Amino acid sequence: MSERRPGIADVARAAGVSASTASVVFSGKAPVSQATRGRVLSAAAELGYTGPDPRAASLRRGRSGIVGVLFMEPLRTAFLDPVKTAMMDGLTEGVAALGAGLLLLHDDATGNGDLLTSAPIDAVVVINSSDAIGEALALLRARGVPIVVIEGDAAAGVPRIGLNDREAQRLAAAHLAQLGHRHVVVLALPPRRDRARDWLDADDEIRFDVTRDRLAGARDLFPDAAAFAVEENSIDEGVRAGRALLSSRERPTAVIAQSDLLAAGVIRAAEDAGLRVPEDVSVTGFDGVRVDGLDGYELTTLVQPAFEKGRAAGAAVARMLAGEEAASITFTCTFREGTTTAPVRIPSVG
Amino acid sequence: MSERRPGIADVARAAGVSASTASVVFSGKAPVSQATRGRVLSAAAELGYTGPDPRAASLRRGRSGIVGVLFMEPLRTAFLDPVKTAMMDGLTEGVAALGAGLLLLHDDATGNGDLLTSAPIDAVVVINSSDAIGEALALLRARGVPIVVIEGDAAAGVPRIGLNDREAQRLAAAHLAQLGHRHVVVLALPPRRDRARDWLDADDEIRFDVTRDRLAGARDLFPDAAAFAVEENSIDEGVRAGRALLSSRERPTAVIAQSDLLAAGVIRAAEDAGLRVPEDVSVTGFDGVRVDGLDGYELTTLVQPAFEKGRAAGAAVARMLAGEEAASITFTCTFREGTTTAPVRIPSVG
DNA sequence: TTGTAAGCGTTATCAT
DNA sequence: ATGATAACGCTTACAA
Repeated sequence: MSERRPGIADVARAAGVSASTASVVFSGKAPVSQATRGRVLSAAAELGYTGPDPRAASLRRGRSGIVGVLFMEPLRTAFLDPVKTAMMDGLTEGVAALGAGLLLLHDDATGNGDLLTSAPIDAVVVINSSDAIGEALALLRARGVPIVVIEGDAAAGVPRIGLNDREAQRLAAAHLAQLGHRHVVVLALPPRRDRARDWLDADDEIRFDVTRDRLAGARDLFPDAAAFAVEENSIDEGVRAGRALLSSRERPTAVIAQSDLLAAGVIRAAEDAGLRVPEDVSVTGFDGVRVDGLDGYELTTLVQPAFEKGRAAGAAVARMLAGEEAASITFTCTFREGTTTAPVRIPSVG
Repeated sequence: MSERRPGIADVARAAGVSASTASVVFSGKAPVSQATRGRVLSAAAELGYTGPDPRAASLRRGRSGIVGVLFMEPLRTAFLDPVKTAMMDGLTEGVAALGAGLLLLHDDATGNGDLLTSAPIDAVVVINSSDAIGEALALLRARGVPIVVIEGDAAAGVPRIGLNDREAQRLAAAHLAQLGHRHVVVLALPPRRDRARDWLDADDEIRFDVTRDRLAGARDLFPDAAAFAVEENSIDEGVRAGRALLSSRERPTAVIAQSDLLAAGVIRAAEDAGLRVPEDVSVTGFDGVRVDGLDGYELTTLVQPAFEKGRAAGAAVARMLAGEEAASITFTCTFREGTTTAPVRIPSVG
């Protein structure tokens, strides 16, 4: 008695039409008379047919309607970052235009090499790639899967959605310079995976280009600025780093943080150390996201169009799927002056 | 010249074997001699064949290897919550055992009704469902898609992964009672969607069962405790609510927050108001997650196995896919005393 | 250990 | 507007 689920052929038969006609009723790809349409639909309802099996449709169409999102880190840390979640929202919207959904992939341990090969994905968006991605990228290209990269080293021919990080960061640096700051320290994002929290040496290899470019932008104004790199983009890391930065005897008058989360951490650390922001120390961030828990301050920062970046990636995917060329895009950040920067205080003459 | 991509049949032909043998070489579902195996593999390499087309395999097997995760809110707010991201990590691991990946779905505006019907998903995990999900659930059941619910109103016959919220919250309340607290206020999660931040009336409808159960647990000890509900689970909401709670003339001696994020916000608000935690006001949280930016306090809270919950949901999906019955599971929270609760201060006798 | 054969459930094309 | 036909690319009994 275990009936197998009805297929479109069953529906067609019950409605007295051909399978192709029934198919068209569901896809809407061709005109159908009201009469037949009605008969097909009620036959479907009768049989409990809920529409074409997506698996079969995928095969026939050569499209699954699924776009992979490949992260270089565990989801937990990726989603800790408001920029990434905003991007995900944008990406969701971008691929929704395609009628597609997002499949989570991460280049990290168990079973994911598998998914990369075995998941029915039409395209992949890579988030914040680094060299570590080489293998995965090669796999995907061999499969002929279109790839778009957001913030990272795109291989040749891979469209990249990025920011004018260097120029943007330079704006914040210029702002501080104009306020009279001379002793500035950069609080940097991780330079590469698995690198311990520490000062950045001149010969430290910086593999993440966001880190590299923002640092370059800061040093365009402050060539000698020291840089301290965290292990992870979070408020707590900012607090820890902030403690280190602010307790040194040669305390900087300003901190250029490479993210708003880090900036929030620095501010917290400053408060804890009895320093006032911006009176005793100025702090700039980067991203322009709402930082949960930074109530009371308006961060001086660079506002990046995170949502737009995601949506643009979705659009690029759509173009590639349509067989067109998708160009790389560089978005522009806008400088926003907040309440966390102020003119440097002239040391009172002893 | 536009060659179509090679299929397994091409590989088989080139290797001088049958398609089924070639198939088995890739799936490993049956023994193959080293010799043929080698020939097939090199033929594949030769032709640039990267393995079976997942779309075709899906159809044939009747499985896509994709599990949908259905959120009731935009990703941005869902992922703001560390509990949800930990759960996602667990879920990822849980379905990885199945060789499956996670497809993001949200019951929210554009095109998602579509995905629910048109995405090739083998099962769906619903996060924090409320009644709003009714329609989506019905759709999925009609399609015959197995469903598992995490924290929410499961329809009859749908396995649910949940917590002993009421009993757990009661522990924290008892802890406060034992410390001598009598005037306690509950800081509650949203009672339903789109409900403004405000005090909870007796006749307020509470649709999210987490909110309802934790409130019940608190009132088991403090039947008359007032409750203030936020709009969203975040530190900032906690700060805002905290300001309201702590500035009232009849200031409570303790606040039972229904999440760690809210608790963190209350603590922040207390600090801002010049109150010390726990000396002037005790605060308890719920979740036991690391709260970014709450450096310095160890929250008294209920630790919930968020990761485990996700993994259990994955396991339940696996069972259902294997045709077995999957039972509902209730996880247990453990009470953890931190530094944010202390004996109530006896008002000095005037 | 390998091969044969029969689909899996659709949809695109072309003809009517 | 509708129907007949032929794939889409693979997997899995079953037979040899």
